[in-house]
Amino acid sequence: MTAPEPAAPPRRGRGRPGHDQAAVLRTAVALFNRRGYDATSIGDLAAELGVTKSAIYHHFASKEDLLRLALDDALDELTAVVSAAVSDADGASARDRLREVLRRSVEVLAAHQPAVTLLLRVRGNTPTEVEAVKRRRWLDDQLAGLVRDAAAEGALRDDISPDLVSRLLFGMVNSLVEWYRPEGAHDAATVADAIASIAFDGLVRR
Amino acid sequence: MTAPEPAAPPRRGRGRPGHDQAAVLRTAVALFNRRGYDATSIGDLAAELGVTKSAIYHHFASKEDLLRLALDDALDELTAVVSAAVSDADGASARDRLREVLRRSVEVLAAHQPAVTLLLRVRGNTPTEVEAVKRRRWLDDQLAGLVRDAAAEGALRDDISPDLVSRLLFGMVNSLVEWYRPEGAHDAATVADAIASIAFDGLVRR
DNA sequence: CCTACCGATCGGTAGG
DNA sequence: CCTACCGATCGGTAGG
Repeated sequence: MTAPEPAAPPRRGRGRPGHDQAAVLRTAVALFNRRGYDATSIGDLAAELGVTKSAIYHHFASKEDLLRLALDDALDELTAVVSAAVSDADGASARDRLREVLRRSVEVLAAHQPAVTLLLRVRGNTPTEVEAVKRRRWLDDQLAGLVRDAAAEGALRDDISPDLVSRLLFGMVNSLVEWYRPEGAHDAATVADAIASIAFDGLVRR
Repeated sequence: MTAPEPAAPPRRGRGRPGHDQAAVLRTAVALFNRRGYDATSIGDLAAELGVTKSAIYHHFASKEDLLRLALDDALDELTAVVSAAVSDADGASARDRLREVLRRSVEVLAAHQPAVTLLLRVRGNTPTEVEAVKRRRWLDDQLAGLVRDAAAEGALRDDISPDLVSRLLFGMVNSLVEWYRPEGAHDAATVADAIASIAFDGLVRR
C-alpha cells in the first residue's frame, strides 16, 4: 500500500513552491478512493500534501468542490464516448456501435481510472452526488437503448432481455475499476478486446 | 428512496418490546450501504430505529462489530459456495464446476445482497476490513484457479488469459450488487442463467 | 435474573 | 499559506 506520490512541488521561479489545483485534486481523488470520501478529512489531504488545511481551501471552495470536479472529469469523458455511440452518424449498425462503445469505455476507464472509480462509488448523499448519479443514469439509459437497438436488428440472441444484457455487459466493464492499473499485466486494448470477445462470442472454444 | 423498514418491535411477553440483534444489524447494513460505513453514525442508526445510541450498544460492542458480523455473513456464504466448487469431490469437470459456482454465487448474492454489497465496498481501513479483504482475496484466488483448471482442460478459448477471464467473469457477477433487488424484474435464477449463458456462449445469435 | 432500553455526558476531532 | 479558532457532532460509556 504505497501512498499516492505527493508530486514534489515544482518550482516555477515565481511565487511559493507549491501544489497546483490539478495536483491537489489528483491526491484528493486517490485518498477518496483509498479511504472513502466521507472518511477522508481535509486535514488528511493536507497532511498527505505536506501543507495545512487552509492551503487546500486556497485552491478549492469546499470538500464537495473537490468531489464535483473529479466526478465531472469522469462524466464528461464517458458522456463523449456514449454520445458518439448512440448517434449513428456514420450509419454503422447498432451491433457495431455497441462493440465500439465497449472498447472506448474501457479506454476511458483505463485513462481516468481514479475519477471513474470515485464516480462508481457515489451514492447520492449530497446535491453534487445526486447530480452525478443523474448523469450516470442518463449514460446507462443511452447504453440500454443501444443494446435494445442491436436486439431489434436481430444481432443478439433473443433469450436474454436487452435490459439484463446491458446491465451485465457494463457491469463487467465497470468492474475494471476494482483491479485495472495502467502499470499492470494487461493493457487497455487487451482488456477491451477480451470484454468484447467474451460478450459477443463467449468463452467456449469452438 | 424508501427507508429500510424499522421492523415493528415484536412483543414476546417478557422484557421491553424492542429490536433484537438481527433487526438492528439489518437496519445498520442498509444504512451503511446507503450512506457509507464511515458516514453513518451510531446516532443515525439509533434514530432510524427510534431508539437511543445506548440501545445499540446493548446489542453490539462497537460500530466495527456491526460491520464484522455483516461481512462474516457474506464471507461465510461465499466461502461455502467456492469451497464446494474447487473440491472436485463429485469428479465433475472444471468447466462444469465453474458454471455451477457462477450460478451459486449469483444465488448467494441475491439472497444476501446487502451484506455482499458491504463486502465489495470494504477498502481495508481497519483490522476488521483488512481481515475481510484477506478472505475476499482467498475467494478470488480459488476462483482464478478454477478458471485456470478449465483452461487446462481445453474447455476455454485460449486467446484470453485465464486470470483476465476470471476477473471479468466475477466482475460481471459482482456488479449485481449495484442493481439486483429481490422484488425487481429479474429473479436470481434468470440472472444466473443469463450470466452463465453470456459467459460461455456469448451474445451473438447463431 | 433476564432483555431491552433511557437521559446525559465523556474526551476528541470534523469541515470550514 | 499559517495560527487560532468556531459550532457540531463523533464513537462510546456511565448509573439506574
